[in-house]
Amino acid sequence: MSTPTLRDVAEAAGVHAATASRALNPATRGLVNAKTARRVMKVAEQLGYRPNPIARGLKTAKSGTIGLVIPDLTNPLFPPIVRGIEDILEPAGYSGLIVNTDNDPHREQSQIERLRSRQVEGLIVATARVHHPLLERLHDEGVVMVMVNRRPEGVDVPSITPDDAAGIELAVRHLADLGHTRIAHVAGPQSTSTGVTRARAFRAAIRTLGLEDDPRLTATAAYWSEDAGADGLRVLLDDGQEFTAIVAGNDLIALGCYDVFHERGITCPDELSVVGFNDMPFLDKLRPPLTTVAIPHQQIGAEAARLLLDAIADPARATRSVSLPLSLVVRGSTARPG
Amino acid sequence: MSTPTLRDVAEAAGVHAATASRALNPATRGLVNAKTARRVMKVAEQLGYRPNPIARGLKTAKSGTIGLVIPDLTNPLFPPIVRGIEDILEPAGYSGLIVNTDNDPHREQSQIERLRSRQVEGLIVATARVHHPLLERLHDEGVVMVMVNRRPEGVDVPSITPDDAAGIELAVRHLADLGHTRIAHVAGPQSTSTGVTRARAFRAAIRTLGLEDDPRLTATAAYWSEDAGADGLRVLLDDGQEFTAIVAGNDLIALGCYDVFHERGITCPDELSVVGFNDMPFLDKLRPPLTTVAIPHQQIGAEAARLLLDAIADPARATRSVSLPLSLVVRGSTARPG
DNA sequence: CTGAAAGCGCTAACAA
DNA sequence: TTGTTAGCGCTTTCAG
Repeated sequence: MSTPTLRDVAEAAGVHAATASRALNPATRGLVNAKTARRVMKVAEQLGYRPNPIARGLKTAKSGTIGLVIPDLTNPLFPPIVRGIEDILEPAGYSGLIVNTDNDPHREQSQIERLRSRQVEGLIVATARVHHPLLERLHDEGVVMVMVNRRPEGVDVPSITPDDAAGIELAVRHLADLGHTRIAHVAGPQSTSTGVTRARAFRAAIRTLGLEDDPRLTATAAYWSEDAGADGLRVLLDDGQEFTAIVAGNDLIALGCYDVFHERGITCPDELSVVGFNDMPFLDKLRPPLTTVAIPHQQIGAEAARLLLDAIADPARATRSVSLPLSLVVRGSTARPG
Repeated sequence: MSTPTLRDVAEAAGVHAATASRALNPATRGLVNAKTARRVMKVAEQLGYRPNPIARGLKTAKSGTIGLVIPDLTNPLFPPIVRGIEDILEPAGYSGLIVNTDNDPHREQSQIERLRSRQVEGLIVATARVHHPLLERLHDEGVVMVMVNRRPEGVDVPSITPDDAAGIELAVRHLADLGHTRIAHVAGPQSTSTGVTRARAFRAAIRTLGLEDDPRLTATAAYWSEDAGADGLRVLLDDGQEFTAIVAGNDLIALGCYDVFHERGITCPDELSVVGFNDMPFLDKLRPPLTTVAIPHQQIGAEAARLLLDAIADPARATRSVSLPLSLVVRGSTARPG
């Protein structure tokens, strides 16, 4: 009474199971008499036959699944990435298995173990640690994978990253165009590659545009968080630095700046402009709405999925990495210097 | 050179594959000599044996996967729910397969089809449509499922819902305690069960607290969106109604109210207090930070997963539904009437 | 307590 | 073009 099997279809159509298999699989359908094929397909339809990918997988050693390793789905960064991935996997007949690592190496290891035992054909890894022995080991073991948001260090693995440097330049140029000349940077933690890249890009952009390249105009936040961002700005302010605009390492840090504005009675953008980075949801609801650099998260996910699918199809192919262009979303937190 | 199989372990341990199987499975380990079992387990460990759930699934007709049907992962409502689900599934040895339906019935049907062909053992459905013939059919076919966020209509399926009525009462009572007597409601669309439930609960709470129960103090938003919310409030205002506080149908609608405040120069909370519903991320970053009713999304997901696991374990068990308590998060958008 | 044998549903040689 | 055979990795009777 349960769901019909291939054999049921074959019997009902009066052919052998193997023939039915060939007729039902688009890839092998050519090997079979067109009329027979049609008949088999019709019978399958009538019986409501649904192929069992588990059985197929057992035979072909392909599970049709891939693993998505992320720190925490609850972080607004990841849902669009996951969505982008799924949108590509689905039409390709693949399904994604998500695991959350909470940035705990131990958990990450066991979760990846789980994925591998589930026979995933590849991994999309979006966790943040810079040095990553586990991934190196996996790569050595021949596990197909793609890295997201982070260029791997020392491992020869394809990666999809936003073009952070170009994004920072966009932000600085916008501020310069507005007339700002002394621009500060509240950088993200320098233990993260993103933090380093953006800080470096900031200085480069400042120089490119011929603005004042003063190292005292950069403060570093200890974490990618609002509190750390607020602390960073406070340091700059208490230091007596003069500046009329801030490029924040990311949106959370920018939010921290907002807190300081509030606490010290600074009006934004009249006295101080700020640009964030990421374009998290609901930034347009802030007062003032935050100008920020938007990362195409969904495309990043989609591109990662494409790369992985390619790598699965042809593991020998040279690893290729992609850096995606960013865009500036101008809202209310930036204006000409007052 | 690929991953070792059960047979490899058995050979290395000098036992039959069947014995190795029994030794490795905690449930059947008792059937085997403790010493043999230990030996097998040690060998398995050494070889880095990882059981292949696909093969097991083929035999036992259990895939160890369950399907999560949601409209769109990108909607901030869902990630915490998914996270809550995964947190329960994982220790139980299950994995979740997520599909996005975009609220398109056609897509939903094909996605569920996909899930079923992947042999999921059950479904957690979080899509919104009220009348849902597809789900009824599935239920009739014996597909085990649990509904999230919505009490099913006409189908005998377990569900997990937030206790909306209690949440609304929390909001109204808070406002009443602050001294408000004329409280308005910008309700959500009355085509959704949530919209109806909350609107009804609002009137009930007003009466319970002995406040002015004036039907003209309720406006309805056509959608769960900021624009619709703004329109709702404008209607109330243009109507010349007198009120000092608003209970919004959800946070987005409350955000729409903020827009109207801005556009008409109304100061919040001095002239008008607002309470939202949902506690979306970053509401604390608004000016003023929004007071709202928090839904325990993660617990809802967790509870749904538990219910589903129970139902899988014992399909005969009576369907039980759960309504989870909400809490009020008081922030800056509510104050005594000015 | 352990081994032998069969089979889950499907596909891939190989033969006819 | 179709059927036969075998087997993917595992579990589960059934004997021993």
